[in-house]
Amino acid sequence: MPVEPNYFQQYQHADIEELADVIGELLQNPITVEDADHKLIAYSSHGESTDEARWSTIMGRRVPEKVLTRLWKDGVFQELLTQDDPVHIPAKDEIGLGKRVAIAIRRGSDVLGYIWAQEVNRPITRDDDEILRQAARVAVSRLIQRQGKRKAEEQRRKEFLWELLLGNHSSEAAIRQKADILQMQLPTSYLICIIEAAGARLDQYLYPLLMRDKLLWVVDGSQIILLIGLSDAKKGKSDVLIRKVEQFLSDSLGKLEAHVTEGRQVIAGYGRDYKSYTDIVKSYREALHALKIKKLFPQENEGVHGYHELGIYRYLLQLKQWEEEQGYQNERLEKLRQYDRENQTTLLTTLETFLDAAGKVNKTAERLHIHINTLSYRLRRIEEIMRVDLDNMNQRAALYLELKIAKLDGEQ
Amino acid sequence: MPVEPNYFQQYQHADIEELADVIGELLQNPITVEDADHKLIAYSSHGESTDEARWSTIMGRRVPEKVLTRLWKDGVFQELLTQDDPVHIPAKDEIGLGKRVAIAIRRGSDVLGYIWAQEVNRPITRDDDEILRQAARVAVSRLIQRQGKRKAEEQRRKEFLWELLLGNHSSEAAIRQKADILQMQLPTSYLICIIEAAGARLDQYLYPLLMRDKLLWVVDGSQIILLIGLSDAKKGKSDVLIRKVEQFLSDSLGKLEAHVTEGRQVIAGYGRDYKSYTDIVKSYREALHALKIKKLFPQENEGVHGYHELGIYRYLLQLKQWEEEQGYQNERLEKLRQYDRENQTTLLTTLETFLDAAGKVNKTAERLHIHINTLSYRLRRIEEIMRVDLDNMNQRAALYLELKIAKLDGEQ
DNA sequence: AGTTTGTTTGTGAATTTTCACAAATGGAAA
DNA sequence: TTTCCATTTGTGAAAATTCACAAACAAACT
Repeated sequence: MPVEPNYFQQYQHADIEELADVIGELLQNPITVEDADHKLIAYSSHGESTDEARWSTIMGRRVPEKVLTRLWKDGVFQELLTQDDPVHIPAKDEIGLGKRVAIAIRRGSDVLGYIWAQEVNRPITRDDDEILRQAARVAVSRLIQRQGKRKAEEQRRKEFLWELLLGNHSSEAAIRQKADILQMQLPTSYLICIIEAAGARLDQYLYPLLMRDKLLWVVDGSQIILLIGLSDAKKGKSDVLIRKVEQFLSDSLGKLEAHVTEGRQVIAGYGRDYKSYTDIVKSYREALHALKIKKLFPQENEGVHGYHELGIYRYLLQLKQWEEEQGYQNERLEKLRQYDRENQTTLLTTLETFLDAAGKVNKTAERLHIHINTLSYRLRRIEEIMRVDLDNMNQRAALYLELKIAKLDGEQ
Repeated sequence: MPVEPNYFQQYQHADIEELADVIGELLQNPITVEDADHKLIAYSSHGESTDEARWSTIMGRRVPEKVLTRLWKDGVFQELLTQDDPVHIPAKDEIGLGKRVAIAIRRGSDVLGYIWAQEVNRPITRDDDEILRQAARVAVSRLIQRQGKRKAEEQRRKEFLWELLLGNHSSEAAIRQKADILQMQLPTSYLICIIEAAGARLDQYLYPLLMRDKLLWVVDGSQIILLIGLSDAKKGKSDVLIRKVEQFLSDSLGKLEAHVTEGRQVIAGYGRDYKSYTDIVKSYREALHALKIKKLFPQENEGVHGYHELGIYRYLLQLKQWEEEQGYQNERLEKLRQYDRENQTTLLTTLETFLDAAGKVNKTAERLHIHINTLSYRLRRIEEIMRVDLDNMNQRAALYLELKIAKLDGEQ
C-alpha cells in the first residue's frame, strides 16, 4: 500500500480562505466551502470559469434553494451525510449545476460543512479523493469554532420559538425585532405542525428533512414542534402552504414509520395558517388539539392532520365539557343501548355506520355485511325506539354529534 | 215590565248550605254550588234522585275531570264565563251528566264560582232564570271570603313556584315539606313550559285552559311560565307527559293566535322532564333556551317546542361563543360568500337548502325551483370552491353547523 | 307443542340518484 | 362582432333507493 503524501502539511494553521485556494490549486479546479446550513464560508479565488450554481452561491452567500432541493431529491445529501468519502456528482443542467465532487466535513457523526470542487478545468478522478479527504480533515478545526457559534445561535432561536409558542410576546413589532437580532427571516405566512412518536429520536430521524426545508423546530418530550412557513405571500396562500405541510408530513411520516417500533404510533397534526406572529400560540394550540383528537378518534381521522379538516371533531371536547357542566345525559342513545343489551341487537353500531356513511344505505349495508332490507328494517326500528326522524338533517346531525361525544366516555 | 219578586229577601245572611237548599226548593230540583276551581262548596240536601255527575262531584268534593274536560270542549264554560245569564245544558249521557242549568257567580269580571241546578224533578224554564240570577248575586258575598283565602293561597303558591324556578331550595325534602304546607300535590314527573306573546294578556286568554288542567303558573312580563306534570308515574312516563304538553300547547297556541295582534308572534318552548324538584331550574332554563332558539331560527324550528327536539340548535349559542373566544372565523364559508358576491350566484343558499334537505337532491332542486342537473353542477362547484367533500358526513355535519352558526351573526 | 314476536332475507316495481355527454344561454373579454 | 367561460337545461342509461309484501328463522312465552 503506497503511503499517501500529506498534502496539507504546511497548511495546518492556514485560514479557511487560504485552504480553499490550496485545494483549488491541487485539484486545478474552483473550490467552495460551505457550512452545514449551506452558507458560504470560503471559495478559491482563481475564478476563471465556473457554472451558474457556484456563481449564485457566491453572490448570495448561500447555495440557492432550487439547487439544494434538487440535490436532496436526488439523494446527494443523503450520501454525503452518511459516508466519509467524496461523492461524484454528474452535471444537472436544468439547475445550472456543472459536474463536481463534494465531501462532508465531519467530526464524529456531526456534519460541520462541505467542500465542493467543480470539475471544469480538468477531470477529478478517484486519485484525487485522498486530497479531498485530507482537506476535509484539515477544515474541521476551522469549522468547529463556527459550529460552536452556530449551535449557540440555534439554541437562542429555539428559545425564541418557545417564547412564540407560549405567547410570551404580545407585540408583533417586538417579535420582528427579536427575529432580526437572531438573524432569522420569518416567513410571511406560517403554521405550527407537531409530530409525535413515542420512543423515537424524532430530531435524529427527521434531521435531513428538517435541514432540507430549513425549518425552525424544537423537541418537547416525544413531540417535535415545527414552524413551517412560506416567505412569498402568494395569492392562493393558504393552499400552497398546506400542500407544503402535507408534503412534508408524507415524507416524514413515511420515514418515521419505518424506524418506529411496531405497534407504536406516529401521529401528526397542524394548526391553521396565520400571518401575524402573535397568533403563533393559536396555531400551536390548534395543532395540539388536532393531535388530541387524532388520538381519541384514530380511525375517524385517518389521513387528517390539519385542524381545519377536523370538522365536527373540532367541537367535541368543548361540547362534552359543556354537557357535563349542564348535567345533561343523553336519553335517546341510552334507550338504544339498553335495547341492544336486552335484545342482543347491534342497533347502535348500525346507526353509527349509517351516519358515518352519510346516510347511504348501500355503503352502510356493505360495511355491516347485511342485506339492504335488513338495514332498512333496523333503521325503522331505530327511528321507533329513539323517536327520531333520520330524514331530518337537524336530528341526523345532532345524533351524529351525540354519538361521537358519547364515544369520548368510552361508553361506546 | 212586571216587578220580579225578591226570592231571597229573607236569606240575605243565610249560610251557603242553607242557600243551596232554598234554591233547590224554589226550583224543586237538586242544586250544587262550586267555586271557580270546581271544588264543591255546597249542595241541596233533598237528594232523592240525581245523576252520576252530581253524585261523583259530591263524593269527590270536586267535579270529575272528565266532566270538566267535556264541558270545556263543548264550550259550556266559555259561555258561563262570558255571560251573566244561566246556561241551559242538554244531557250528556256518555259522561253521566243529566240535563241541567248553570250560572256563574261573578263579581265584576271575576268568576267566583257556579250554581248548578239539575233538571230532574221538573223542567227548568226561562221563567226560572231570574231565580238563578238572584241566587248568584246572593252567593257572591258568601264566596268572596273563600275567594280571598284562595287568592292569598294562590299567591303563596306562585311565590313558591318562583322559588323553585330560580333554584332557591337546594333540598328535595324541604321542597316537599313546603308543598305540603301549601297543600299542593306535586306531580311525580314534571317539566316547565313557557308561552310568550308580546302584548297579550296571556293569563286571561289561557285562563280556561289553565283551570281545566289545574296547572301551576306564573306570569313574567310577556311570558307565562307553567309547571306541567303527571301524577301517576307510568311506564312510558316521558312520552305521556310530552304528549300532554303538546296537546296543551296546540290548544293554547290556537286560542292565542286568534287573539294576538296580526304579525305579533306567539311562541312556546318547554324543558325536559324531571322527577326531582331541585331540577326545576334546569327545566326552566331549558325552556328559556328553547324559546331563545325559536326566536333566532323560526323557520328551522317551526313546530318544535321541546328542548329535547332542538337537535344541533341546542349547541349553537354555546359554539358561537366558543368560536368568538377563540377568534375563529370561518374561511370556507367566507370564500363561498365572496364567490356569490363576485359572480351573482346563490351557492350559499343552494348549499344550505341541500343540507337542510339532508342531502336529497330531489327535494333540494324542488325547493330551489331549479333543474336537478343544475343542482348537481352547483354542488360540484361548491365542493371545488370550498374544498369540501359533501359525501363525507363529518364535513357535511360540520358545514351544517358552521352555516347555522354563521346565521346567528345575521351575516347570512 | 304451538304461538307469538322480532329479526333477516328475498322479490319486484316505482322512484330517485348518479353520471356522461350535449346543447342552449348570457355576460364579459378580445 | 366573435370568442370564451360559467351556468343552465336536456337526454339517456346504469345504479341506488324506497316501498310493499312474503317467506324463513330463532328465541321467548303459553
